[in-house]
Amino acid sequence: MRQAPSGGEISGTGRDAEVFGCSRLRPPAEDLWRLDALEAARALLGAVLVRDLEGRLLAGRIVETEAYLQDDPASHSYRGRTARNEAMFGPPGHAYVYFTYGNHFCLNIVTGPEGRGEAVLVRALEPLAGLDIMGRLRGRDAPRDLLSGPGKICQGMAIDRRLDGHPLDRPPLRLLADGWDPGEIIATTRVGIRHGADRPWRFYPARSRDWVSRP
DNA sequence: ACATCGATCTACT
DNA sequence: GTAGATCGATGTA
Repeated sequence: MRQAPSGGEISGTGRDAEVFGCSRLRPPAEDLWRLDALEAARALLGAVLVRDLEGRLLAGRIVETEAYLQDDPASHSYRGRTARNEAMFGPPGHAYVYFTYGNHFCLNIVTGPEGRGEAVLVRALEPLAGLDIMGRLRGRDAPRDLLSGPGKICQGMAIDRRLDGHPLDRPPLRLLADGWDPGEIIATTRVGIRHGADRPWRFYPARSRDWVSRP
């Protein structure tokens, strides 16, 4: 039932140049992060995150997202600016990384106008390159279990609060695109929240069902 | 100061 | 399906 990796030809052992030279990966033609979080959450499906880690490249395709708005009781920004959510109010296109449940980090992409406090939570990636390293970081090797959850992504790609506020147009964590078509997009309610639980602001491509945190 | 609980994951029944 | 891990951000006193 496993799918073949969907597009992209990144080498797990490749140098930086190979990301651009041996694949169609490039910075997104449009600045996806300038969209409102609701639109960005859909537009980001199919984009690729590339992590430069000690001379190796890890890459994964975004296949599950959630939108968090400012006027949204589920959002960290709902009660205004704090030390933790500072990056959410910073420039779009930067990372917002936070620590939760005493165990896990979660990666967001800040969207919308600077100062608004919107972001898109990246909930699942389809692994594309560096699966061996991801397996080592995760302590398990099944490809579907490497990046299928927000905490798993951060563990499998070595993302922690040192990357909070990092601009995603440069190493060691970049957001790229290759024109992959997500096709039909499923919208469901968001996972693990109390307030605003009825809002259908979680998105994933129907074809990526095998790679998401939950179908 | 102290209590609560979370945008989760794993292991176990 | 349910519980336990584990800790820092946040709210209340």
